[in-house]
Amino acid sequence: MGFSTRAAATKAPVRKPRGEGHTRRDEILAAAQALFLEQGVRATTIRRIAERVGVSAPALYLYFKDKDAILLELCDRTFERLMRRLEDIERLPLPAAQRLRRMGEAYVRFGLEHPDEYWITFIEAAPPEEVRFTGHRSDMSDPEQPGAKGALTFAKIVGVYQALASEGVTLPYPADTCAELSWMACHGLVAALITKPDFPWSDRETLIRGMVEVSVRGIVPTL
Amino acid sequence: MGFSTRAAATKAPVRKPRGEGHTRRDEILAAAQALFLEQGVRATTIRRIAERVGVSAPALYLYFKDKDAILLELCDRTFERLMRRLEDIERLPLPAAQRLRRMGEAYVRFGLEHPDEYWITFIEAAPPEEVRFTGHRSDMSDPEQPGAKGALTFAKIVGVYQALASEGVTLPYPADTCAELSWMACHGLVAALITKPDFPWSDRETLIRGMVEVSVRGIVPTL
DNA sequence: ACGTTAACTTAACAACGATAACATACGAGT
DNA sequence: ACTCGTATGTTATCGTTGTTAAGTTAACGT
Repeated sequence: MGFSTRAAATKAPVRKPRGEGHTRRDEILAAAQALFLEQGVRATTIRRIAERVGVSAPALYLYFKDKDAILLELCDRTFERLMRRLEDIERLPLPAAQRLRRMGEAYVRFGLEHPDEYWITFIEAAPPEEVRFTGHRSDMSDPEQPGAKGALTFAKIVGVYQALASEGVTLPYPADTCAELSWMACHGLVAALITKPDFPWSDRETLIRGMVEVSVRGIVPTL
Repeated sequence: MGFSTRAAATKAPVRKPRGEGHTRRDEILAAAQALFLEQGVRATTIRRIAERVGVSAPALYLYFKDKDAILLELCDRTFERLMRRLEDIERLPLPAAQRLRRMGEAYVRFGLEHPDEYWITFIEAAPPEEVRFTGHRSDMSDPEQPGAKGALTFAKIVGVYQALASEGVTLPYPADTCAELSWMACHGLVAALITKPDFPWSDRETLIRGMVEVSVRGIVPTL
């Protein structure tokens, strides 16, 4: 590994080379995500992320404001993926009842596939004393605000219940109340399996299919 | 509050006096709980708990192995109060279907009345790699093991479903699976209302009664 | 060749959880 | 009444954390 310093252009770098293309920021996110999955969010330190990237710890602060910003960016990316999944189902030419089931199942599976991001987004979404005071008026429509995408996703479920109603099905509650109940039930399943992964729950597949049925027929028994 | 005990007690106590009665340990728990509520679990440090108690930080280690042990004890106490409520309902001479509804409602109301403790117990209760390894042998019956009370509480709901089955009702899943689904749905409601109290949810009473119905008829439609 | 800037470094800070070593007060035994 | 062990503290300290400050190197435009 010669230090030719010049000319050859392909030298072994004493220091990790400058962000080649756009990779450095993504490298950090990838390393962080991997460590979150391996050791859990709480046990993952800035230094260990940096170590895996092959860079010093303060270097991360060139790309992210603080540790939570890394988490937040990860969960925002994951959140968009969830929304895309729901939109895929939204586009399918299915009766509303089937769309409801597919969406519920997709939601639960998504949460279980990305437990850390789910935790951050839907449970630990307590950006402490930040969102709590910035959002005193509910402008849920700003797509740049973290958490706004949650409302958008939620709107998709409301939409299905509205479609259901427009198909002639009588709902026992307003469409948004139905959506809240549906979502809360599925959220309960995901939250439980995530926060107590070692509890001897019943078979996962049974629970998923069971909860989807509960969250649909429990609200509209005729479906 | 005289702790004269001896002679003149001449000097002002440089050190906080000995635990009067049995209070010291409870003082710590009370201070910890208060701080968990005020500033969140993550932001609450051992030092601040000690400061509020009026004692040095290492003193806490005389009563608790580490920070998580304090959290765990608080969880267990909350579990016990909830369990007593469920046992009260268990003793009522009601048809099982009614007991199921009463228990679901009691559970949700308990969570909403004590959001702080519910959060600590059922949500922020980090599985501090203790339950993670104690449970490989399935003796969930040891009442001294931390985390075991959760299983005991859960068993009460299973019991109602078993009673239901013994009344001749056909369950679509084993009794414990039914109980899990029921509990998860109710848990989803409580968790959502607690973690996002400012979200414009539908009317609380409607959601409570709605979710109780969902969690009962969603599983056994004939009830 | 020079200066500017981006990308990264080492050094350091304050605060944290936790441990070790030392100090006091109380109760029992003699 | 004196002593001594133990429960209950304390102060001092360690290693680690998130984060900031200040210095260093490399690349690029001129």
